[in-house]
Amino acid sequence: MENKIGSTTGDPTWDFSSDGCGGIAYLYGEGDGGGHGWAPPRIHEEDPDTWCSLPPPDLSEASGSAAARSGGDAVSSSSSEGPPADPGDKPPADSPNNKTSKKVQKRVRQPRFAFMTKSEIDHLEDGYRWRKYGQKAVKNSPFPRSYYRCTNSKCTVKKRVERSSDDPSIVITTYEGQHCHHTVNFPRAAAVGFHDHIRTTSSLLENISPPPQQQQQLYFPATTNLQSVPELPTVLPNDDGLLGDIVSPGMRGRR
DNA sequence: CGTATTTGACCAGCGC
DNA sequence: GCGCTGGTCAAATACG
Repeated sequence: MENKIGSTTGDPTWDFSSDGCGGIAYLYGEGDGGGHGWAPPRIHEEDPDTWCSLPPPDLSEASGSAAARSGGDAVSSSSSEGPPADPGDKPPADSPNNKTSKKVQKRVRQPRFAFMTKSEIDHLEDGYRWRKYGQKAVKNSPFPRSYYRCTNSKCTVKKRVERSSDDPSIVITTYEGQHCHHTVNFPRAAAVGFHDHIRTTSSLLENISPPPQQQQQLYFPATTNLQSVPELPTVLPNDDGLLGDIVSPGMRGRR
């Protein structure tokens, strides 16, 4: 099932359960890498059939092309895809069925990427601001799943956060869609950050090759909870280095 | 007061 | 058709 690609002791292990394009690709570390309670995030791309294509590199086209790319079920929707016209832009309450009309629109599934991160904190900081809009108990898991939406009104990105039922210390963060704006706190990340990191993931998925260390570092600043930064012995050499460069000190103390 | 979170209800999709 | 489950809404509440 899983097609392990790269495995170096002590290093993150790339584990692509994919047959080329389809399947789930994982990046995960061995244990917590030394009792720090943290391990490199696992990454997987969900819904291989649907998300085989790489995510749109350009956000200006993300909505449309992503939807189109998403395959047949791409239906224009304001609820999850949201044209630039403000997703929070709720349909006018012109009818009691307002709610219904919103939901009637099929949920559009955008490319999703999940990161499995060993962390005690559920909501991993990634430089964007998220608003929690729901929480659900999920089947086969004692832990609830939380639903977040990017607070940027023009951004339709959502993410789900849940703990692995197998390993409660692992947080599974699933991103859906792509940001159409820069990070709030990561000026630099805005340039090379999350989207690139997604793209990196994608290229990896595409190339099916183990990631160089450099690429790992692309992930972490964007996906790692900053509170755990001090627990990043190798990935982030020093607090005031990469993170200090892109994250305001105040930010680090948050959440 | 503005923003974020909580939480129950509602709805759609899917399997049986 | 029915029940289950996941996903979302939105009012109420909490927080800074």
